[in-house]
Amino acid sequence: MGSGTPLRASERAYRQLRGEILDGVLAPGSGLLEVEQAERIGVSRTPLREAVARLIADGLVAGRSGRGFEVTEISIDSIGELYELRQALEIQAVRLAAQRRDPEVFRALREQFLTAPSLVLHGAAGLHRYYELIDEFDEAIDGAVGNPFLVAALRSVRTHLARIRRLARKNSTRLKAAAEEHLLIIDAIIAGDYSLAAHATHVHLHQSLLSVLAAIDDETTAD
Amino acid sequence: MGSGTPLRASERAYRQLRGEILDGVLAPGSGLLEVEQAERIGVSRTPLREAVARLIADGLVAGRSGRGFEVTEISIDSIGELYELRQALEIQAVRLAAQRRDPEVFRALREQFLTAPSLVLHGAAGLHRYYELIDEFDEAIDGAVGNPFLVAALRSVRTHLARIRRLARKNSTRLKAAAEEHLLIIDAIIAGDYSLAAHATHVHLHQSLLSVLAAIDDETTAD
DNA sequence: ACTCCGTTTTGTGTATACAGAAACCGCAAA
DNA sequence: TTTGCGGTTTCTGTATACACAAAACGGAGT
Repeated sequence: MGSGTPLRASERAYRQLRGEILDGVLAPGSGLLEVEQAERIGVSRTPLREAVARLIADGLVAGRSGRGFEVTEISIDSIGELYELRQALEIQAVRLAAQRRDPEVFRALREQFLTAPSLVLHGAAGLHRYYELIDEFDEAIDGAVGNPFLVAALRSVRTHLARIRRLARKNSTRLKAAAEEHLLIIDAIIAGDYSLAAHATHVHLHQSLLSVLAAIDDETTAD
Repeated sequence: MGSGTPLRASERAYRQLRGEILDGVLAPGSGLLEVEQAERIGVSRTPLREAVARLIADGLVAGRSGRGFEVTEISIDSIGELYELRQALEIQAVRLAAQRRDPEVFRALREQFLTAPSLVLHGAAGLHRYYELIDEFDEAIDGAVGNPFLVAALRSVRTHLARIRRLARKNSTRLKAAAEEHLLIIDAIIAGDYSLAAHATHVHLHQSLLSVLAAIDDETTAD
Protein backbone atom coordinates (compact mmCIF):
# COMPACT_ATOMS: atom_id res chain seq x y z
CA MET A 1 0.00 0.00 0.00
CA GLY A 2 2.89 2.37 -0.75
CA SER A 3 1.95 5.86 -1.84
CA GLY A 4 2.03 5.81 -5.61
CA THR A 5 4.02 8.89 -6.56
CA PRO A 6 6.79 10.20 -4.28
CA LEU A 7 4.78 13.40 -3.78
CA ARG A 8 5.98 16.81 -4.83
CA ALA A 9 7.62 19.09 -2.32
CA SER A 10 4.86 21.68 -2.59
CA GLU A 11 2.28 19.00 -1.87
CA ARG A 12 4.19 17.75 1.15
CA ALA A 13 4.49 21.27 2.51
CA TYR A 14 0.79 21.88 1.94
CA ARG A 15 -0.32 18.71 3.69
CA GLN A 16 2.01 19.18 6.62
CA LEU A 17 1.05 22.80 7.22
CA ARG A 18 -2.63 22.06 6.73
CA GLY A 19 -2.47 19.13 9.09
CA GLU A 20 -0.67 21.16 11.72
CA ILE A 21 -3.20 23.97 11.48
CA LEU A 22 -6.13 21.57 11.70
CA ASP A 23 -4.58 19.79 14.68
CA GLY A 24 -3.88 23.05 16.42
CA VAL A 25 -0.12 22.55 16.44
CA LEU A 26 0.10 25.87 14.70
CA ALA A 27 -2.17 27.95 16.89
CA PRO A 28 -4.46 30.58 15.37
CA GLY A 29 -2.77 33.92 15.25
CA SER A 30 0.72 32.53 15.13
CA GLY A 31 2.86 34.40 12.66
CA LEU A 32 4.80 32.34 10.17
CA LEU A 33 7.81 33.30 8.09
CA GLU A 34 8.61 31.83 4.70
CA VAL A 35 12.27 31.04 5.26
CA GLU A 36 11.63 29.71 8.73
CA GLN A 37 8.88 27.31 7.65
CA ALA A 38 10.69 26.28 4.50
CA GLU A 39 13.71 25.17 6.54
CA ARG A 40 11.57 23.43 9.14
CA ILE A 41 9.66 21.38 6.58
CA GLY A 42 12.71 20.79 4.47
CA VAL A 43 11.72 22.35 1.17
CA SER A 44 12.86 25.50 -0.53
CA ARG A 45 10.89 28.71 -0.56
CA THR A 46 9.34 28.20 -3.99
CA PRO A 47 7.18 25.15 -3.19
CA LEU A 48 6.48 26.50 0.27
CA ARG A 49 5.02 29.65 -1.23
CA GLU A 50 2.79 27.55 -3.42
CA ALA A 51 1.60 25.66 -0.36
CA VAL A 52 0.88 28.88 1.51
CA ALA A 53 -1.02 30.22 -1.48
CA ARG A 54 -3.29 27.19 -1.34
CA LEU A 55 -3.78 27.61 2.40
CA ILE A 56 -4.79 31.21 1.86
CA ALA A 57 -7.29 30.08 -0.77
CA ASP A 58 -8.61 27.58 1.79
CA GLY A 59 -9.04 30.40 4.28
CA LEU A 60 -6.79 28.71 6.83
CA VAL A 61 -4.11 31.34 6.56
CA ALA A 62 -4.10 35.05 5.85
CA GLY A 63 -1.29 37.02 4.30
CA ARG A 64 -0.07 39.78 6.53
CA SER A 65 0.59 43.12 4.94
CA GLY A 66 4.31 43.43 5.45
CA ARG A 67 5.81 40.49 7.25
CA GLY A 68 4.96 36.85 6.67
CA PHE A 69 1.55 35.31 7.09
CA GLU A 70 -0.55 34.05 9.96
CA VAL A 71 -2.99 31.29 10.85
CA THR A 72 -6.53 32.67 10.86
CA GLU A 73 -8.37 33.05 14.14
CA ILE A 74 -11.61 31.27 15.00
CA SER A 75 -13.94 33.59 16.86
CA ILE A 76 -17.31 32.68 18.33
CA ASP A 77 -18.85 34.89 15.68
CA SER A 78 -17.09 33.05 12.90
CA ILE A 79 -18.52 29.76 14.14
CA GLY A 80 -22.03 31.11 13.77
CA GLU A 81 -21.18 32.45 10.36
CA LEU A 82 -19.75 29.14 9.25
CA TYR A 83 -22.91 27.41 10.35
CA GLU A 84 -25.02 29.82 8.29
CA LEU A 85 -23.11 28.69 5.23
CA ARG A 86 -23.12 25.08 6.33
CA GLN A 87 -26.86 25.11 6.76
CA ALA A 88 -27.45 26.42 3.27
CA LEU A 89 -25.13 23.86 1.72
CA GLU A 90 -26.06 20.77 3.68
CA ILE A 91 -29.77 21.28 3.39
CA GLN A 92 -29.44 21.64 -0.35
CA ALA A 93 -27.10 18.65 -0.52
CA VAL A 94 -29.37 16.41 1.49
CA ARG A 95 -32.41 17.48 -0.50
CA LEU A 96 -30.71 16.61 -3.77
CA ALA A 97 -29.27 13.41 -2.33
CA ALA A 98 -32.75 12.24 -1.34
CA GLN A 99 -33.84 12.67 -4.94
CA ARG A 100 -30.85 11.03 -6.58
CA ARG A 101 -29.54 8.47 -4.17
CA ASP A 102 -28.98 4.82 -4.81
CA PRO A 103 -31.10 3.37 -1.96
CA GLU A 104 -28.72 0.43 -1.51
CA VAL A 105 -25.82 2.70 -0.57
CA PHE A 106 -27.82 4.36 2.16
CA ARG A 107 -29.33 1.12 3.39
CA ALA A 108 -25.81 -0.19 3.90
CA LEU A 109 -24.87 3.05 5.62
CA ARG A 110 -27.94 2.77 7.82
CA GLU A 111 -26.79 -0.67 8.91
CA GLN A 112 -23.51 0.85 10.07
CA PHE A 113 -25.17 3.75 11.83
CA LEU A 114 -27.33 1.49 13.94
CA THR A 115 -24.26 0.76 16.03
CA ALA A 116 -23.28 4.44 16.28
CA PRO A 117 -25.28 5.43 19.38
CA SER A 118 -23.51 2.75 21.40
CA LEU A 119 -20.09 3.44 19.89
CA VAL A 120 -19.68 6.64 21.84
CA LEU A 121 -19.54 4.61 25.05
CA HIS A 122 -16.54 2.55 23.91
CA GLY A 123 -13.69 4.93 24.57
CA ALA A 124 -11.30 6.49 22.11
CA ALA A 125 -11.46 3.63 19.62
CA GLY A 126 -15.24 3.81 19.48
CA LEU A 127 -15.05 7.56 19.09
CA HIS A 128 -12.66 7.18 16.20
CA ARG A 129 -15.00 4.72 14.52
CA TYR A 130 -17.85 7.15 15.13
CA TYR A 131 -16.06 9.90 13.24
CA GLU A 132 -15.26 7.47 10.46
CA LEU A 133 -18.99 6.85 10.14
CA ILE A 134 -19.63 10.58 9.85
CA ASP A 135 -17.05 10.72 7.08
CA GLU A 136 -18.76 7.85 5.29
CA PHE A 137 -22.06 9.65 5.64
CA ASP A 138 -20.57 12.78 4.09
CA GLU A 139 -19.07 10.79 1.24
CA ALA A 140 -22.36 9.04 0.57
CA ILE A 141 -24.09 12.42 0.37
CA ASP A 142 -21.41 13.81 -1.95
CA GLY A 143 -21.69 10.80 -4.19
CA ALA A 144 -25.47 10.93 -4.37
CA VAL A 145 -25.54 14.66 -5.06
CA GLY A 146 -23.05 14.36 -7.88
CA ASN A 147 -22.52 18.10 -8.10
CA PRO A 148 -18.86 19.17 -8.17
CA PHE A 149 -19.63 22.80 -7.28
CA LEU A 150 -21.70 21.90 -4.28
CA VAL A 151 -19.27 19.23 -3.15
CA ALA A 152 -16.34 21.63 -3.38
CA ALA A 153 -18.18 24.18 -1.26
CA LEU A 154 -19.02 21.49 1.28
CA ARG A 155 -15.43 20.35 1.43
CA SER A 156 -14.36 23.87 2.28
CA VAL A 157 -16.89 24.08 5.08
CA ARG A 158 -15.79 20.74 6.48
CA THR A 159 -12.21 21.95 6.62
CA HIS A 160 -13.15 24.81 8.90
CA LEU A 161 -15.46 22.55 10.85
CA ALA A 162 -12.57 20.24 11.66
CA ARG A 163 -10.79 23.12 13.39
CA ILE A 164 -13.88 23.96 15.41
CA ARG A 165 -14.37 20.36 16.53
CA ARG A 166 -10.98 20.51 18.19
CA LEU A 167 -12.06 23.46 20.30
CA ALA A 168 -15.04 21.72 21.79
CA ARG A 169 -14.63 18.53 23.78
CA LYS A 170 -17.70 16.54 22.90
CA ASN A 171 -19.88 14.93 25.50
CA SER A 172 -21.21 11.48 24.74
CA THR A 173 -24.81 12.46 25.39
CA ARG A 174 -24.72 14.88 22.51
CA LEU A 175 -22.90 12.45 20.23
CA LYS A 176 -25.53 9.80 20.89
CA ALA A 177 -28.27 12.26 20.02
CA ALA A 178 -26.39 13.32 16.90
CA ALA A 179 -26.19 9.71 15.80
CA GLU A 180 -29.95 9.39 16.13
CA GLU A 181 -30.38 12.55 14.09
CA HIS A 182 -28.19 11.13 11.37
CA LEU A 183 -30.28 7.98 11.34
CA LEU A 184 -33.39 10.01 10.79
CA ILE A 185 -31.79 11.85 7.89
CA ILE A 186 -30.61 8.58 6.37
CA ASP A 187 -34.10 7.10 6.65
CA ALA A 188 -35.56 10.12 4.93
CA ILE A 189 -33.02 9.82 2.13
CA ILE A 190 -33.76 6.12 1.68
CA ALA A 191 -37.46 6.92 1.52
CA GLY A 192 -36.77 9.66 -1.02
CA ASP A 193 -38.52 12.13 1.26
CA TYR A 194 -36.42 15.18 0.40
CA SER A 195 -38.51 17.54 2.43
CA LEU A 196 -38.13 15.53 5.61
CA ALA A 197 -34.42 15.08 4.92
CA ALA A 198 -34.01 18.84 4.58
CA HIS A 199 -35.93 19.66 7.75
CA ALA A 200 -34.18 16.96 9.74
CA THR A 201 -30.85 18.38 8.62
CA HIS A 202 -31.96 21.85 9.66
CA VAL A 203 -32.80 20.56 13.12
CA HIS A 204 -29.57 18.57 13.33
CA LEU A 205 -27.43 21.58 12.51
CA HIS A 206 -29.32 23.72 14.98
CA GLN A 207 -28.60 21.23 17.77
CA SER A 208 -25.03 20.84 16.62
CA LEU A 209 -24.37 24.57 16.76
CA LEU A 210 -25.94 24.86 20.20
CA SER A 211 -23.80 22.02 21.46
CA VAL A 212 -20.60 23.42 19.99
CA LEU A 213 -21.19 26.86 21.45
CA ALA A 214 -22.06 25.40 24.84
CA ALA A 215 -18.97 23.19 24.82
CA ILE A 216 -16.71 26.11 23.96
CA ASP A 217 -18.31 28.17 26.66
CA ASP A 218 -17.58 25.41 29.16
CA GLU A 219 -13.97 25.18 28.05
CA THR A 220 -13.27 28.87 28.37
CA THR A 221 -15.05 29.38 31.70
CA ALA A 222 -13.67 26.15 33.19
CA ASP A 223 -10.04 27.16 32.71
CA MET B 1 -7.13 58.10 -9.49
CA GLY B 2 -3.80 56.33 -10.02
CA SER B 3 -3.55 52.79 -8.79
CA GLY B 4 -1.94 52.97 -5.39
CA THR B 5 0.73 50.30 -5.49
CA PRO B 6 2.44 49.36 -8.76
CA LEU B 7 0.94 45.86 -8.49
CA ARG B 8 3.00 42.73 -8.18
CA ALA B 9 3.80 40.68 -11.23
CA SER B 10 1.89 37.67 -9.91
CA GLU B 11 -1.17 39.85 -9.39
CA ARG B 12 -0.94 41.29 -12.88
CA ALA B 13 -0.64 37.82 -14.37
CA TYR B 14 -3.61 36.61 -12.32
CA ARG B 15 -5.86 39.48 -13.34
CA GLN B 16 -4.93 39.30 -16.98
CA LEU B 17 -5.43 35.54 -17.25
CA ARG B 18 -8.61 35.66 -15.24
CA GLY B 19 -9.97 38.48 -17.36
CA GLU B 20 -9.11 36.68 -20.56
CA ILE B 21 -10.78 33.50 -19.38
CA LEU B 22 -13.91 35.36 -18.28
CA ASP B 23 -14.04 37.26 -21.57
CA GLY B 24 -13.62 34.08 -23.54
CA VAL B 25 -10.35 35.22 -25.11
CA LEU B 26 -8.86 32.03 -23.75
CA ALA B 27 -11.44 29.51 -24.86
CA PRO B 28 -12.43 26.62 -22.62
CA GLY B 29 -10.33 23.60 -23.32
CA SER B 30 -7.37 25.55 -24.63
CA GLY B 31 -4.13 24.16 -23.34
CA LEU B 32 -1.68 26.64 -21.86
CA LEU B 33 2.03 26.28 -21.27
CA GLU B 34 3.89 28.01 -18.49
CA VAL B 35 6.80 29.41 -20.48
CA GLU B 36 4.56 30.45 -23.32
CA GLN B 37 2.15 32.38 -21.11
CA ALA B 38 4.90 33.84 -18.96
CA GLU B 39 6.55 35.37 -22.03
CA ARG B 40 3.27 36.61 -23.43
CA ILE B 41 2.28 38.41 -20.24
CA GLY B 42 5.79 39.58 -19.59
CA VAL B 43 6.55 38.02 -16.23
CA SER B 44 8.82 35.18 -15.27
CA ARG B 45 7.60 31.70 -14.55
CA THR B 46 7.54 32.06 -10.76
CA PRO B 47 4.78 34.67 -10.48
CA LEU B 48 2.94 33.09 -13.37
CA ARG B 49 2.79 29.80 -11.52
CA GLU B 50 1.37 31.57 -8.51
CA ALA B 51 -1.30 33.11 -10.72
CA VAL B 52 -2.18 29.75 -12.22
CA ALA B 53 -2.38 28.21 -8.77
CA ARG B 54 -4.99 30.82 -7.83
CA LEU B 55 -6.92 30.19 -11.03
CA ILE B 56 -6.97 26.49 -10.23
CA ALA B 57 -8.30 27.28 -6.76
CA ASP B 58 -10.98 29.42 -8.44
CA GLY B 59 -11.93 26.47 -10.63
CA LEU B 60 -11.26 28.42 -13.82
CA VAL B 61 -8.32 26.28 -14.78
CA ALA B 62 -7.38 22.65 -14.26
CA GLY B 63 -3.88 21.27 -14.09
CA ARG B 64 -3.22 18.68 -16.73
CA SER B 65 -1.39 15.58 -15.65
CA GLY B 66 1.75 15.88 -17.69
CA ARG B 67 1.78 18.95 -19.85
CA GLY B 68 0.69 22.43 -18.83
CA PHE B 69 -2.80 23.34 -17.75
CA GLU B 70 -6.09 24.09 -19.43
CA VAL B 71 -9.11 26.34 -19.14
CA THR B 72 -12.05 24.39 -17.72
CA GLU B 73 -15.00 23.57 -19.92
CA ILE B 74 -18.56 24.75 -19.30
CA SER B 75 -21.02 22.03 -20.10
CA ILE B 76 -24.79 22.33 -20.02
CA ASP B 77 -24.73 20.00 -17.04
CA SER B 78 -22.30 22.21 -15.17
CA ILE B 79 -24.63 25.17 -15.59
CA GLY B 80 -27.41 23.29 -13.86
CA GLU B 81 -25.01 22.22 -11.15
CA LEU B 82 -23.79 25.76 -10.62
CA TYR B 83 -27.38 26.91 -10.25
CA GLU B 84 -28.02 24.28 -7.59
CA LEU B 85 -25.23 25.80 -5.56
CA ARG B 86 -26.27 29.32 -6.43
CA GLN B 87 -29.79 28.67 -5.26
CA ALA B 88 -28.66 27.41 -1.89
CA LEU B 89 -26.35 30.37 -1.35
CA GLU B 90 -28.49 33.20 -2.65
CA ILE B 91 -31.61 32.10 -0.86
CA GLN B 92 -29.70 31.94 2.39
CA ALA B 93 -28.01 35.27 1.68
CA VAL B 94 -31.24 37.04 0.87
CA ARG B 95 -32.97 35.57 3.89
CA LEU B 96 -30.24 36.82 6.19
CA ALA B 97 -30.05 40.15 4.40
CA ALA B 98 -33.75 40.71 4.98
CA GLN B 99 -33.19 40.23 8.70
CA ARG B 100 -30.08 42.40 9.02
CA ARG B 101 -30.33 45.05 6.36
CA ASP B 102 -30.13 48.78 6.83
CA PRO B 103 -33.43 49.76 5.20
CA GLU B 104 -31.96 53.01 3.89
CA VAL B 105 -29.40 51.20 1.76
CA PHE B 106 -32.05 49.16 0.04
CA ARG B 107 -34.43 52.08 -0.33
CA ALA B 108 -31.68 53.90 -2.22
CA LEU B 109 -31.04 50.80 -4.28
CA ARG B 110 -34.74 50.50 -5.00
CA GLU B 111 -34.72 54.05 -6.36
CA GLN B 112 -32.01 53.04 -8.82
CA PHE B 113 -33.75 49.87 -9.84
CA LEU B 114 -36.94 51.66 -10.79
CA THR B 115 -35.15 52.79 -13.94
CA ALA B 116 -33.80 49.32 -14.71
CA PRO B 117 -36.71 47.92 -16.73
CA SER B 118 -36.38 50.76 -19.23
CA LEU B 119 -32.59 50.69 -19.28
CA VAL B 120 -32.51 47.52 -21.33
CA LEU B 121 -34.03 49.44 -24.24
CA HIS B 122 -31.22 51.98 -24.37
CA GLY B 123 -28.55 50.06 -26.24
CA ALA B 124 -25.14 48.99 -25.05
CA ALA B 125 -24.71 51.88 -22.61
CA GLY B 126 -28.00 51.10 -20.94
CA LEU B 127 -27.10 47.46 -20.77
CA HIS B 128 -23.82 48.31 -19.12
CA ARG B 129 -25.61 50.42 -16.56
CA TYR B 130 -28.02 47.56 -16.00
CA TYR B 131 -25.21 45.18 -15.12
CA GLU B 132 -23.71 47.80 -12.84
CA LEU B 133 -27.01 47.83 -10.98
CA ILE B 134 -26.88 44.07 -10.59
CA ASP B 135 -23.41 44.44 -9.13
CA GLU B 136 -24.65 47.06 -6.69
CA PHE B 137 -27.47 44.74 -5.71
CA ASP B 138 -25.00 41.94 -5.03
CA GLU B 139 -22.80 44.25 -3.00
CA ALA B 140 -25.75 45.46 -0.96
CA ILE B 141 -26.67 41.87 -0.16
CA ASP B 142 -23.11 41.01 0.77
CA GLY B 143 -22.91 44.01 3.04
CA ALA B 144 -26.20 43.28 4.76
CA VAL B 145 -25.39 39.61 5.30
CA GLY B 146 -22.03 40.41 6.86
CA ASN B 147 -20.87 36.81 6.70
CA PRO B 148 -17.39 36.36 5.20
CA PHE B 149 -17.87 32.62 4.59
CA LEU B 150 -21.12 33.06 2.73
CA VAL B 151 -19.83 36.05 0.80
CA ALA B 152 -16.72 34.16 -0.30
CA ALA B 153 -18.84 31.28 -1.55
CA LEU B 154 -21.09 33.71 -3.41
CA ARG B 155 -18.11 35.40 -5.01
CA SER B 156 -16.94 32.08 -6.35
CA VAL B 157 -20.33 31.36 -7.84
CA ARG B 158 -20.47 34.79 -9.46
CA THR B 159 -17.12 34.17 -11.12
CA HIS B 160 -18.44 31.11 -12.91
CA LEU B 161 -21.69 32.89 -13.63
CA ALA B 162 -19.82 35.60 -15.50
CA ARG B 163 -18.49 33.00 -17.91
CA ILE B 164 -21.94 31.59 -18.49
CA ARG B 165 -23.42 35.02 -19.18
CA ARG B 166 -21.05 35.35 -22.11
CA LEU B 167 -22.42 32.19 -23.68
CA ALA B 168 -25.98 33.39 -23.73
CA ARG B 169 -26.94 36.50 -25.62
CA LYS B 170 -29.63 38.03 -23.45
CA ASN B 171 -32.91 39.19 -24.84
CA SER B 172 -34.33 42.40 -23.49
CA THR B 173 -37.67 40.84 -22.62
CA ARG B 174 -36.01 38.56 -20.12
CA LEU B 175 -33.81 41.33 -18.72
CA LYS B 176 -36.86 43.49 -18.16
CA ALA B 177 -38.58 40.68 -16.31
CA ALA B 178 -35.43 40.03 -14.29
CA ALA B 179 -35.36 43.67 -13.24
CA GLU B 180 -38.92 43.36 -11.97
CA GLU B 181 -37.98 40.24 -10.04
CA HIS B 182 -35.11 42.09 -8.44
CA LEU B 183 -37.46 44.86 -7.43
CA LEU B 184 -39.70 42.38 -5.70
CA ILE B 185 -36.77 40.93 -3.80
CA ILE B 186 -35.61 44.40 -2.79
CA ASP B 187 -39.08 45.28 -1.56
CA ALA B 188 -39.21 42.13 0.52
CA ILE B 189 -35.82 42.94 2.02
CA ILE B 190 -36.89 46.47 2.87
CA ALA B 191 -40.01 45.09 4.52
CA GLY B 192 -37.90 42.60 6.44
CA ASP B 193 -40.00 39.81 5.01
CA TYR B 194 -37.29 37.17 4.82
CA SER B 195 -39.64 34.42 3.76
CA LEU B 196 -40.92 36.36 0.78
CA ALA B 197 -37.40 37.43 -0.12
CA ALA B 198 -36.29 33.79 -0.12
CA HIS B 199 -39.19 32.56 -2.22
CA ALA B 200 -38.88 35.45 -4.67
CA THR B 201 -35.20 34.60 -5.08
CA HIS B 202 -36.08 30.98 -5.67
CA VAL B 203 -38.46 32.00 -8.44
CA HIS B 204 -35.98 34.46 -9.90
CA LEU B 205 -33.24 31.87 -10.14
CA HIS B 206 -35.62 29.37 -11.67
CA GLN B 207 -36.51 31.83 -14.43
CA SER B 208 -32.91 32.84 -14.84
CA LEU B 209 -31.79 29.26 -15.39
CA LEU B 210 -34.57 28.60 -17.86
CA SER B 211 -33.62 31.69 -19.80
CA VAL B 212 -29.92 30.88 -19.84
CA LEU B 213 -30.52 27.33 -21.04
CA ALA B 214 -32.94 28.51 -23.70
CA ALA B 215 -30.51 31.17 -24.90
CA ILE B 216 -27.66 28.70 -25.14
CA ASP B 217 -29.87 26.30 -26.99
CA ASP B 218 -30.67 29.04 -29.50
CA GLU B 219 -27.01 29.88 -29.94
CA THR B 220 -25.92 26.35 -30.65
CA THR B 221 -28.80 25.41 -32.95
CA ALA B 222 -28.67 28.76 -34.76
CA ASP B 223 -25.03 28.38 -35.77
C1' DA C 1 14.98 60.17 28.90
C1' DC C 2 12.96 60.89 24.53
C1' DT C 3 12.67 61.64 19.64
C1' DC C 4 14.22 61.78 15.09
C1' DC C 5 16.92 60.16 11.37
C1' DG C 6 20.28 57.25 9.01
C1' DT C 7 22.02 52.58 8.86
C1' DT C 8 21.69 47.78 9.03
C1' DT C 9 19.22 43.77 8.94
C1' DT C 10 15.79 40.86 7.45
C1' DG C 11 12.22 39.17 4.43
C1' DT C 12 9.57 39.19 0.50
C1' DG C 13 9.02 39.31 -4.73
C1' DT C 14 11.06 38.02 -8.93
C1' DA C 15 14.25 36.05 -12.12
C1' DT C 16 17.05 32.41 -13.45
C1' DA C 17 19.62 28.07 -13.36
C1' DC C 18 19.46 23.15 -12.99
C1' DA C 19 17.64 18.36 -12.76
C1' DG C 20 14.43 14.90 -13.75
C1' DA C 21 10.44 13.25 -16.19
C1' DA C 22 7.25 12.91 -19.77
C1' DA C 23 6.04 13.51 -24.59
C1' DC C 24 7.86 13.44 -29.44
C1' DC C 25 10.35 11.71 -33.31
C1' DG C 26 12.52 8.48 -36.13
C1' DC C 27 14.09 4.14 -37.20
C1' DA C 28 14.02 -0.60 -37.41
C1' DA C 29 11.84 -5.01 -37.04
C1' DA C 30 7.69 -7.92 -37.48
C1' DT D 1 1.40 -0.86 -42.14
C1' DT D 2 2.05 -1.28 -37.57
C1' DT D 3 4.60 -1.72 -33.33
C1' DG D 4 8.40 -1.34 -30.16
C1' DC D 5 12.46 1.00 -28.72
C1' DG D 6 16.19 4.73 -28.12
C1' DG D 7 17.45 9.20 -28.47
C1' DT D 8 16.16 13.90 -28.31
C1' DT D 9 13.60 17.67 -26.96
C1' DT D 10 10.73 20.23 -24.13
C1' DC D 11 8.48 21.21 -20.07
C1' DT D 12 7.72 21.08 -15.29
C1' DG D 13 9.35 21.11 -10.35
C1' DT D 14 12.73 22.85 -7.30
C1' DA D 15 16.62 25.41 -5.68
C1' DT D 16 19.10 29.51 -5.51
C1' DA D 17 20.59 34.25 -6.42
C1' DC D 18 19.48 39.02 -6.54
C1' DA D 19 16.88 43.44 -5.86
C1' DC D 20 14.01 46.18 -3.45
C1' DA D 21 11.22 47.44 0.57
C1' DA D 22 10.11 47.53 5.18
C1' DA D 23 11.08 46.94 9.83
C1' DA D 24 14.49 46.91 13.68
C1' DC D 25 18.42 49.16 15.58
C1' DG D 26 21.44 52.65 17.15
C1' DG D 27 23.34 57.04 17.62
C1' DA D 28 23.01 61.90 17.85
C1' DG D 29 20.65 65.85 19.10
C1' DT D 30 17.37 68.00 22.22
